[in-house]
Amino acid sequence: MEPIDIFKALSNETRLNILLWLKDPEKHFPKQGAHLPKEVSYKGGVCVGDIQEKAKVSQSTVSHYLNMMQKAGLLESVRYGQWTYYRRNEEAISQFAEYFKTEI
Amino acid sequence: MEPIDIFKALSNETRLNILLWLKDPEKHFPKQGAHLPKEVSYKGGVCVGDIQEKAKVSQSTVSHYLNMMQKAGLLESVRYGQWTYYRRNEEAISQFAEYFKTEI
DNA sequence: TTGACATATATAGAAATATCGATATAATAG
DNA sequence: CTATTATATCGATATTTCTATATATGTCAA
Repeated sequence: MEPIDIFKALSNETRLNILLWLKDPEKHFPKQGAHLPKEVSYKGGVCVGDIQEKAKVSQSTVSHYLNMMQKAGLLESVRYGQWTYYRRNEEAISQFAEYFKTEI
Repeated sequence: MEPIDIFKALSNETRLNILLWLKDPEKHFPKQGAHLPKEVSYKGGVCVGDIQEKAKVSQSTVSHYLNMMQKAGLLESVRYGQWTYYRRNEEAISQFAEYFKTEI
């Protein structure tokens, strides 16, 4: 876990918003999950296209952002067929919160 | 308190180090405090010149960094004569740690 | 006041990052 | 196989950040 990478990932408003939206996918991505059986969809996260639509940046930009956030450890992804679902890596996030509280 | 500004301030290794060094000034700036009476020096923080020497960047860069970190709320400064002493703004920092834990 | 030193600000070139359109890849449907 | 859809990657350009030099401001001491 590289603190600098995490801080960089969070120092952009769109990326920070994505992380916050993913705290409550049902609320922020209401029409998502059309592709897949219900029991899979939210648990697996939100697909790139839905995030892009909400974030209002180009598809390539959102893909880049998600990749960056995943590399930083904030997100994790699962692929179902042609869709990649991103969700928060809660363990890494709360681990980092703890690091911040004690070490920073 | 603007989270984005705080994340930006912390997304540079030198700036992050400065914040960490200032957790224990006696340890990281052993020869500091030559200018002033003991009871004032550490309580008031560490002067720009000492931070510059440790950080090994130019004087203008360190001044710029410290200003940025102060604007983000991470540091506060006191001026004694011609010296400006910077120290951590512990209240803001732990407030932000709490924000991170609960909101991010 | 003058000169020496500490810090701040202005500016500018270099480096890094952001962001888009285009293209590539991969999965699925027909 | 071919067409379609979702996502990833590439290449180019725009923007931001980094960091230095130069300059200005403020303080102290003689």
